[in-house]
Amino acid sequence: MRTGTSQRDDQRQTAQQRRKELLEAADRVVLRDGPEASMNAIAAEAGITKPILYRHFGDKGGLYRALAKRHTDALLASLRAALDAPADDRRQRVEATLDTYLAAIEARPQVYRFLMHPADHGQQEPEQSFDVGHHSAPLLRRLGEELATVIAERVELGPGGDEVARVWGHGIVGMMHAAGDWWLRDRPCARGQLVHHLTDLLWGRLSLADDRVGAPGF
Amino acid sequence: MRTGTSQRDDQRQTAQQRRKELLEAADRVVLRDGPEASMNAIAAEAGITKPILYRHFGDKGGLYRALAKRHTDALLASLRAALDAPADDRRQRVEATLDTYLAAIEARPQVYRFLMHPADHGQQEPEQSFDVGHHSAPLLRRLGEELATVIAERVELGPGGDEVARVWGHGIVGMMHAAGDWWLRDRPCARGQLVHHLTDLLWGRLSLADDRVGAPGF
DNA sequence: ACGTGCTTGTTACCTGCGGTAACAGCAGTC
DNA sequence: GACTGCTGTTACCGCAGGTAACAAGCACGT
Repeated sequence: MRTGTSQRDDQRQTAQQRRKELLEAADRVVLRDGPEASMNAIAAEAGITKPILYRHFGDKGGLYRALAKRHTDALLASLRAALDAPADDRRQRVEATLDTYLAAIEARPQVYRFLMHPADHGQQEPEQSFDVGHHSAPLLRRLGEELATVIAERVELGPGGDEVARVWGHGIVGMMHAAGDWWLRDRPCARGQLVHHLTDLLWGRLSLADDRVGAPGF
Repeated sequence: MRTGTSQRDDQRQTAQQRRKELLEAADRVVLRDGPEASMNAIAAEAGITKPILYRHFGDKGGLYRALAKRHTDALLASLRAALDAPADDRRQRVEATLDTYLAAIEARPQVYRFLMHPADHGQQEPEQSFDVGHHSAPLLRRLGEELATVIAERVELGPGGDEVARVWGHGIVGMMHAAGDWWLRDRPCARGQLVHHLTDLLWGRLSLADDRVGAPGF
């Protein structure tokens, strides 16, 4: 015999557990087959059939969003740690954060690919039926907003600083992302080199360099 | 009656023309319905049926790549023009280029969305079946490479400058893209403001700002 | 003991997509 | 007139996402 609500609690608990198991199975499949993995394949990996997946996650977008959230949270946590770690100066802090991101995508490129691939994942809000934008991976937006608040909190930017911080947050994240994506594919140099060059860019080295002789001005 | 090769020439000409018409129809549909437009819908818009599309473009990826190429070329040309326009100094040149890009995505957000949406478009090379990366829109890579060569050609970066230029090219393009994407959606400020803030970032203002009082260091 | 309610699981189906035969008509060429 | 090469069609395949409709197990109230 059991106390009043214990059955529902138990059910809810096992439901949560089931959900976790399903997510892990989905994870395995997605990491093996890429983001185009079919619901059938995922269900088979979990040892069940499609409708159960749909009962738990609504639709494919729901599943993928749940999946993405876990990885996003993990990545975000490690980035925050890098951002909060003791550092001698700002440049060192920025380098550490960039390096943490790049190390993460280097270590688990398939996770990275899944997170960045905006292919559907559903998630469109019903507002403005045709929309615009909606392209950027949710991860990128989240990272941008996150960095924006950190900058706004910690850096003195004068009046209108919040707006500047938001622009910079999204801009820096985009820089990191695009450079990382390109680097991951072409591997033109060591990670440390990439970090160094990017930080140089943020530190204004472009504005300090001379024009090349014989070239049209830049 | 016609001269020797005139028939083939004629056919080729009308085929090219047909292709152009089909592309224009596809353009209309994609801009109306978004990148998920079905081949049936496109065929219907063109007043024909599916197999003809497939004869002309092979598969959906082929059609989309042909479509993307036109818009990409156009955007690239206008960016090159901005980059080559007379300017007083480097900062002005960078601002003009950023502004040109942002004006373009502001003016035709649906085109922009289509170009950036990496959702398939086919185009995967047969190499490395599961790959990695492959996410970034072709447009972004192309812009990054393009900017890289311009920087390498025109800016004196010392030994290893080519590597630096490539990193910067992709980094700057990524910054522009992410900030533009966010701005296009949220419209937090005027275009000129965004350009100004981004250029400040590239000019190293982040490295010059003070820590905020009472905040952990940054 | 018996039905009730809830969850888990199934099979079997619908719709719509990308993609592909297979065939019909209609130039111009030999 | 037969042949070729194009444009166009209808009708289909396979597979994806998604959804009934129904069966079984388990804890409850009576």
